[in-house]
Amino acid sequence: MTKNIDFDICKRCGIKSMAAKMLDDNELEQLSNSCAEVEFKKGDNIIKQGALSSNVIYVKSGLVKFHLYGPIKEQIIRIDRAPIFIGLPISFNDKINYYSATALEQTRVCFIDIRIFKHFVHQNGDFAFQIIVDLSKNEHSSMNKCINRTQKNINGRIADALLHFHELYNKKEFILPLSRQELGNYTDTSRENVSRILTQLHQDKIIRVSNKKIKIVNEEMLTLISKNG
Amino acid sequence: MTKNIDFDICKRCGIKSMAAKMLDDNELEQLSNSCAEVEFKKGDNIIKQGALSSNVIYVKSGLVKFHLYGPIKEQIIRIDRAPIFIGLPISFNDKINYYSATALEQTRVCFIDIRIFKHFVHQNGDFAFQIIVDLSKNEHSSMNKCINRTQKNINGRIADALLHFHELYNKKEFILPLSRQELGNYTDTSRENVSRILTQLHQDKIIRVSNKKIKIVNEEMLTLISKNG
DNA sequence: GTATCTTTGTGATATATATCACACTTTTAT
DNA sequence: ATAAAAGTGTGATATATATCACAAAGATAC
Repeated sequence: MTKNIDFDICKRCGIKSMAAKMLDDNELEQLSNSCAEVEFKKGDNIIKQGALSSNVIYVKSGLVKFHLYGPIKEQIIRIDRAPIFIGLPISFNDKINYYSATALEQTRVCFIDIRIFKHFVHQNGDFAFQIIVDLSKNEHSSMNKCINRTQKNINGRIADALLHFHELYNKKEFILPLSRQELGNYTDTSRENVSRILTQLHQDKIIRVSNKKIKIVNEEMLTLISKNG
Repeated sequence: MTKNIDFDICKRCGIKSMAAKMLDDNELEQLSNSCAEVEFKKGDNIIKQGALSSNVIYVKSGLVKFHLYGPIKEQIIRIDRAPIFIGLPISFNDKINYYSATALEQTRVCFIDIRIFKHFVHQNGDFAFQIIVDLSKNEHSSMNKCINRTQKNINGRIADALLHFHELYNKKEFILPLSRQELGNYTDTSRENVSRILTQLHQDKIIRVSNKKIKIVNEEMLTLISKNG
């Protein structure tokens, strides 16, 4: 991870965040100077729970899993696709990462020095506004996820997860980027139950499962299960 | 709810939010002009899930419960004391409240026109920064709450709740501001189980329960239960 | 290509929690 | 003060989910 030497790199960046779009040429040049682009392979750790954080991370491409050790066990809290920020709330409140982020496929990110980021927030209200919008969106979706986790039964939670992957890949057929155990950590159940429910859904011809390959056959039914368990 | 006619009211306000402290005299005057102070009694609805939101609400004093109808049932997501904002993430992302807020005791709030609030965010980076800090703090604590909810067993969750009230009141003895049913909605269990566990804790001399009056007798033990269930 | 390690599927069983039923107590309304 | 309503406690039972056990299948290493 080396700093950019090209001061125009951020200005020319085609996948700017909404926030970065609010920066003027001078600010973009400053950003280029405090930002480093890094490539992660599938399985690579991007940030690690417990480590000191000195960067905000902007994910330009790829798929990322957010996870942490809870009071009892490992939990996957979120899986999302670029473009997203990693660690915004950490940077503005904590010094230490309270979750990890791991690449689930080839992923390209920019590490942005937290100081320049905070500087922009203070300096440029429009930039700050976009950050606020981003944090607000996340708050809403995390709350929904949390309530679904606590109120729905396993069938509903697994249906939710499958529909989420459907969205992420924008395809009815995809390779599950998680093991059964991890899918359990994501849906708050055991790997055994994940297996059982996937085979059940397969037998009911709602999905087609073959190892990690999954095809959604009856989306309406899956949506129904997501709602009613 | 009438608008303030005294343009200095916000300037003189002794319990300004961190964000409001970043406003200059001119901005505080604008704020006074777009802000109305309202008093709520115990049980009063402050904002209602599903309603259109056109204000950010700053709670100057009192205790507020945040709750919503999930996919299956009513859920209390958070109970907190002034000074707090209500509806920040709603204002910056949604038009419609995705949760309700209800006063659990006499509560004084300021309704702030969302337009002036957004104006300040764009205009004043320091103000925006404080809002970001606030949202970030909430993100962290919501995530913790969510993970505790999904990973801890009922005993742990109820111990957590009792310790939270201990903090809110800053006293070992307090009047529970919720019914058993509501405490169940807060800890994701049934009113019957809440009853059972409270009597168990009472019998074990960890707490003393008499109707809604609760005294924490053995805080160490309660903390242990919160950790280990 | 064979051996070893990891992941997965599935039945049997254990456990935690939800639900049901009903008596009892407290609060509210008149 | 009395009646009605709402809230609460507790045993019995049902249910969902976790855990255990083990075989089969896939992946990885040498």
